[in-house]
Amino acid sequence: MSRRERTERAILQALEEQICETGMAGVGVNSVAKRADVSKELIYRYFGGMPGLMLTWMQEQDFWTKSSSVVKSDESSERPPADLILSMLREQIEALANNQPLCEVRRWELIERNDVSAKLADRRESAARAFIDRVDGLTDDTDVPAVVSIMLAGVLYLMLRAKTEEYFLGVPLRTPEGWERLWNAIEHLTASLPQDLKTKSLRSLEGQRASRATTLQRKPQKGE
Amino acid sequence: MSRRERTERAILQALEEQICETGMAGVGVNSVAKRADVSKELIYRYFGGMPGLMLTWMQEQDFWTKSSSVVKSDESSERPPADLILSMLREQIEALANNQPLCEVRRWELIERNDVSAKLADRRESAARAFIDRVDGLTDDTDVPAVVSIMLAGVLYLMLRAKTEEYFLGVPLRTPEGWERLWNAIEHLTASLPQDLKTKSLRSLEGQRASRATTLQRKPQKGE
DNA sequence: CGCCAATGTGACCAGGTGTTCACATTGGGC
DNA sequence: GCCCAATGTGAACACCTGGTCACATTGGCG
Repeated sequence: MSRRERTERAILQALEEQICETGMAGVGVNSVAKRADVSKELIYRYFGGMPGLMLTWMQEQDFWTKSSSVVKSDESSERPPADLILSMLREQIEALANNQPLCEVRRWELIERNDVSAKLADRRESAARAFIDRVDGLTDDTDVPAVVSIMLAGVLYLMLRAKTEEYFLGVPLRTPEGWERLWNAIEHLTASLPQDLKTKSLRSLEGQRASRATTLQRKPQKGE
Repeated sequence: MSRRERTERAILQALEEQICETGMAGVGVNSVAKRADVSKELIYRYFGGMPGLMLTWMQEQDFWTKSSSVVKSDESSERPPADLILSMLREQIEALANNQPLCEVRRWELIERNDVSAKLADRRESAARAFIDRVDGLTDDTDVPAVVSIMLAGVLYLMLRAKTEEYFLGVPLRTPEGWERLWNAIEHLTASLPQDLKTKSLRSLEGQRASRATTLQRKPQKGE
């Protein structure tokens, strides 16, 4: 391993440590360089600055694709869609629970919008769509993407929330018991999804998305 | 209105504008004072610094209690629990949609943990628990807090996510059509909740929370 | 009027940030 | 050995931050 390669690795690891300890708000050329025990000039010379460093770091991570058995497995069409969705949700929970920098990045994506976060979100969104489209094609006239969105967004929020708050509606977010209750709730909710593999009915394809008259209007706000 | 009162209001409004435009990350004595066209010294003299300013501002806002018809109405026990939950969820969605500073504060609570955010979160959590306890008492052996947690957390995440990303699982987060789909999904999911007012069965009280053997273990991580 | 507290201003400070510079040290090929 | 590029360092830069200070202006009350 060359000398340069060694210091590059030191910088990348320092970045990851910094993200874990202080969140994305605390990362910068100064903090990372000091943690790596290296001159910050090298961050500019080797990575072209913080954005470049972030890019190469997240490229090494390769979150959402790493060890995702559900998303890329092609024997998926054999299993009932509710099963696939449950597996996907469980994978998401465990991926977040075992990867703290991933949690920090996803918190960061809720606030910052720039080239780096956009690239991250785009890759994730396209991967998620590939999954949901395949599952959606298998089921009947329920709006699977919307239903799964609620549940997936729910587990995401609760995982991210666990860092700053201990309870949500009285459910503990930092104990195995609390997550056991939440997981049971998810299974309870997915019970309403179709268990067998029907084909989409004709009326569902044309009318499902606008079937109800309820309207949620988003008022314009200052600063938008 | 006294002179001091006028400048205090100017500072408070400047704070709110700043929160809307830059999010909580962009607020500070300098930016707020400059926006209010006032010397920052006055922020220290009148509010005791940024924390004090934040406190009095959020006290004036009084988010979660303002116009919450579901949470405090006592005719609630007349309606089926699923109905109450749906109303509560809809109130949450509309409260966030029409109040951008509230959105920014809730994003901030996901990242920052300090006296101010703690006070905010505590008041919200206690109000939410009062609601969920009343509803929970009305239903049978389903774990209502956990189920509602998933759905409420889901709409929260999707509302907060709309700022930085346009789609989630292909569902548009910035159009009335997208939120119509999501709302229909919520109604679909709540269909599994009890529609009538049963009393808790005996076995549910003792065994519901640990009935399943599934375990979600949270591995320890560096930095925790 | 005249006084004094209330109100407001600008400057100042120490510390932190990102960025670039000139310079020292190292190490591999001739 | 020697030389030059690669590697690494520390200082300097301009800018911004929160916090405090001394000073100017205002306004109400005796």
